[in-house]
Amino acid sequence: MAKNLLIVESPAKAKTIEGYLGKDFLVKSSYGHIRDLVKTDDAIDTDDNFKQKYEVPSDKKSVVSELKKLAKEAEMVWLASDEDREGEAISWHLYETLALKDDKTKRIVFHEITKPAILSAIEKPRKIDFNLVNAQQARRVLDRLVGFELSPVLWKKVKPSLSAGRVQSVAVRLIVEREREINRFEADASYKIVAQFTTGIGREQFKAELPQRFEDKADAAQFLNDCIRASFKVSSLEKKPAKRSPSAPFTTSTLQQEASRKLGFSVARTMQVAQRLYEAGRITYMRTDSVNLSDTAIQAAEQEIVHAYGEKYHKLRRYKTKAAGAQEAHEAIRPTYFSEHSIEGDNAERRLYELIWKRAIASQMSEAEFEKTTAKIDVSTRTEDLVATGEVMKFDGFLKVYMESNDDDAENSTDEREGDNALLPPLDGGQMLTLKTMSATERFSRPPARYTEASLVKKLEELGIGRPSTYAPTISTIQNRGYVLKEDRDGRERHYTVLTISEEQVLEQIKTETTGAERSKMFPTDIGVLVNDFLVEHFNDIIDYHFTAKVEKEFDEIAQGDKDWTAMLKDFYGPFHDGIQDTLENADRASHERELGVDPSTGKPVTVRVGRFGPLVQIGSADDDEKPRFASLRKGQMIETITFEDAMDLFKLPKKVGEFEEKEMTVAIGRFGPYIRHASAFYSLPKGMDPMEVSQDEAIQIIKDKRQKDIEKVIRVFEENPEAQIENGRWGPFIRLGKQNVKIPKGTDVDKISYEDVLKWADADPKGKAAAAKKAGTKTATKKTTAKKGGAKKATTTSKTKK
DNA sequence: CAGTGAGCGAGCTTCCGCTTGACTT
Repeated sequence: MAKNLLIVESPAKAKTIEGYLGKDFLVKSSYGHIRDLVKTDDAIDTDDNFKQKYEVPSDKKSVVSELKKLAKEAEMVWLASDEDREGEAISWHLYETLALKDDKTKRIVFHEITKPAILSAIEKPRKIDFNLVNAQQARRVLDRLVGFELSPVLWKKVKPSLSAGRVQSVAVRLIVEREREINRFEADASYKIVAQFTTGIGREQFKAELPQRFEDKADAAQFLNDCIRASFKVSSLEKKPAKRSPSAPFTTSTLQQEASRKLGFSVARTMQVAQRLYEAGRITYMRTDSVNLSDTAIQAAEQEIVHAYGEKYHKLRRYKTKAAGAQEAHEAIRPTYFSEHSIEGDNAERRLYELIWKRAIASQMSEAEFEKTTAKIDVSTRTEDLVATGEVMKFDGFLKVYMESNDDDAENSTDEREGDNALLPPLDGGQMLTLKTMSATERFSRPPARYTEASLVKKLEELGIGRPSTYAPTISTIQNRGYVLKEDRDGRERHYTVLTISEEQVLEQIKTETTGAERSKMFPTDIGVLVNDFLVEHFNDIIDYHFTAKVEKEFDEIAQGDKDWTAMLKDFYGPFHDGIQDTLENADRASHERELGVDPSTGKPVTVRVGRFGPLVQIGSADDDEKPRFASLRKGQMIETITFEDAMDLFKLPKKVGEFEEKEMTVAIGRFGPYIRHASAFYSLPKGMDPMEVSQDEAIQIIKDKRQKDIEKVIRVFEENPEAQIENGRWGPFIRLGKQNVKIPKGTDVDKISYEDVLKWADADPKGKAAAAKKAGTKTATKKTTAKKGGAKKATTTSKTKK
């Protein structure tokens, strides 16, 4: 039996550490927290110094009983949970729950998983730091009080099952307020002058711009006009060296941002893949707010850089965390072995690993060096100068492995910043230039960008709200509650004017561009807006961006032993609870009902509001003799912004457009856009076609086209069963077997598939069978899971919606 | 990919932060 039991939080960590320590140590994991507040309302006694009731949740019972047994047998128990507030509390909960003895327990900490770090930690054991534990309790209790008093107010004043909390409500607020900024935004137009020059006949062209813009078209036209007969001369030439430095290695938040931009991963996906890499021993811990690398890591990186790229590419760097409230219990995210430039694994794992490797290696590399050339070009007929810039890389440095991307890159890439890296031909001061082309293009200022999941995480981190372990779950929560949606939206067309010089004349053209198109952006829903406005009105101090920063400061004081945690909570809870009572008693039910106007055909009021099933438009009122008419709002429409015309349009569909094969055709708009319904089939309208304007002939053509395409998709029909056929799908060939779709195993020769193969594969795919059963309408028995929450309730609601 | 939108009323919902599986889909 091992003399020593050492407990850490993560099982993967336990395995690594066990390798560093000898036979005398048994290393086990607590799997995070082992106790939590009971889920009922009596978890905290606010009348008795916020005394808490804890319990071991059912999924932790087996861990706890095993640790208890091992602790009893060991001569010494080493509590090695993380060195931060939560980690200290885990140690304390372990101490209490496992009924450890003071003289048989030691608390140790390390913030990197290396052999020397752990051996030196064992040399310097300490006691549990109760100030830190108290700070954690204050945090835990405050979050419970806020969440469990605020949420019921919403149940009563808005809608059941809603939630509010210190973190999620601010996340929603950020999105709601950003949406309003975008709605309020009015674009300013101005004209940007761009010219192409050469140094002589047959020479390469280069670009120059006018630094200032013209607000009026007439001024821009005048400039072009003045340039028709002007001469152009290089009036000054300046060469300046420039440097660019690498970024710090990844934290959770920067990894999520970069994986979102470069790999298109959601934050949840990034964390799932990173977890697999961590468990495979490929990377260090992925939930961290630290940019710090251990000394051993810094040395290993140096060795690899010198070996792979040479001495001059290496530069030792140490990074400082600037995120508010960082606790730095771990290292930055880095590869465990820098010598592994890439790894085996699935596509996502390989790509994420490569990103982490490059970023960590680059962080220990030298600057990239450039020479930046700026040439001013004198226009003989004007006082303004045109400017041409060029950049030449002199030394690639860290750019050899890694180039960080930027949030703006995804936006209108044709717009700005083009030409920044362009090369200029050799120029001399005073040199005359030949103008090839010149244009003045109308450009518009841009509204603030909508948040992506990753940019929202970035913002939350800047505000010190949430922790690396909660960013991804928070993003999921606000979507699951229906407060926000991650969506694509089509843009709208916009005209802009381009003036060019053509045959010694200024020529004006009107061009069209798409603006405002969004991919995977966070949009608030009407419920999100309603809840947010309610909370802002009644609990502004809790929903304030700086509330977390304020209480964090107090938690720090508690951790330092400078403040009593119950006193802090008392100061907070008194006014907060009064506000809850007052709101419950006096506040009106939240509503955003808005009257848009009067229906011209009936003279009845047209209103929008949030109904039982979401936002809707209503014509007439409930206490009318005649029943009101209802219509749901569509994707992209919100109560706050919908116009009277758009609202009335909702009542024009579905619309009959005629007959085909003796069956009616109806045009409507569904979840996936406008469609024609004919018999029991659906046919999507081609993009850009106005559903209001579809004629009978057009509709028939769409149906015929779709049928033709369906026929073309079929590769082969099986003689044994005409219901079985091989088709070309979006992701390659697959087999359709009646209602079931059957996957073709990788590496199969499609021409050689027999009907027996089809039956065999279909049988081996329980997932496909279940889907087919669902399609056929046969109810799959709803399994009663042993878990108490959610499951059963959800099952009843889904069976209800399924006719 | 449709139609729903009221009310009857008991019992339920909910927080944040630390960790992974064991489950379906």
